[in-house]
Amino acid sequence: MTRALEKYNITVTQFTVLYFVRHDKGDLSSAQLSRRFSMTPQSMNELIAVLQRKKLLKKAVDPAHKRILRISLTTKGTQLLNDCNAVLDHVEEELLNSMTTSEMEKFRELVGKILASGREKIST
Amino acid sequence: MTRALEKYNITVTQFTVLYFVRHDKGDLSSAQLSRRFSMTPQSMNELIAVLQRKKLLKKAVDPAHKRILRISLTTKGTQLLNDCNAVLDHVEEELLNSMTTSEMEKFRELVGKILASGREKIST
DNA sequence: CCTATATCAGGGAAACTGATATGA
DNA sequence: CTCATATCAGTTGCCCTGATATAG
Repeated sequence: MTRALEKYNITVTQFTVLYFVRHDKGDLSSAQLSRRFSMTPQSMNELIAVLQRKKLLKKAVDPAHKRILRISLTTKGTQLLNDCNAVLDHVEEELLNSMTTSEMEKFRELVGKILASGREKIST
Repeated sequence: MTRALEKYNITVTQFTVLYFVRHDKGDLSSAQLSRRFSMTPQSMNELIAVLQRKKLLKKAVDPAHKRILRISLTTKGTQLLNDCNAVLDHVEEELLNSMTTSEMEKFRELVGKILASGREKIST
């Protein structure tokens, strides 16, 4: 992923933030995002600042709460995210194309089990 | 892993270096290690320096080549690595104990396929 | 007053590039 | 001379803690 995204001058972490922002349709604040990422609000704010400097994200004051800044993708950000997704789909396909469909299903199921164990037991 | 190793004041990267050093029985130089880790020699040297400051690794001039410094574990390093391995075995067991033995076999097989695809296609 | 949000300041761990010195 | 090794110096990206200001 790092290498695939290199040509777009974007890091994996930055890509993931863009992905989350689009998924939640511009309704997220920096503080909300930091919780989704299990990260301090300061760290997330820094990430957002970088993406803002790159003109990929913008902030808008919440009409109902002057303290909250809702984050959304700019046109440039939307375009870049589309491009990155296309490239990453290709990478994923290359990595997974040695598996049959049923193997992929089984794989996702097993990864799901590991994640569930992780959430249960490591959460502290 | 990060959290499990925290109490030993060691990072995941540092643990992995110790693990590699033991595996290769003290025959590795910093330059060799950097290639194993697909990392620049400078970065590896920095890592090694940290572990040396912690008295976990030591360097010894290669008798046949004065420029090469062979790296090995100190007694303290060996002890710490044993402790870390025990803790991590426990973590792994917790993460995997929701799978049956045959599921684990299948999982390792599928991960192997993905890694093989990665080596083939992403290597550039 | 308390809580959530945002942000300034500073720091640590892990990678990088560039420049050098030296032994084989 | 060339190559591999080691290392000094500086930088970047990504996370952290601590301290503040402000809106509800």
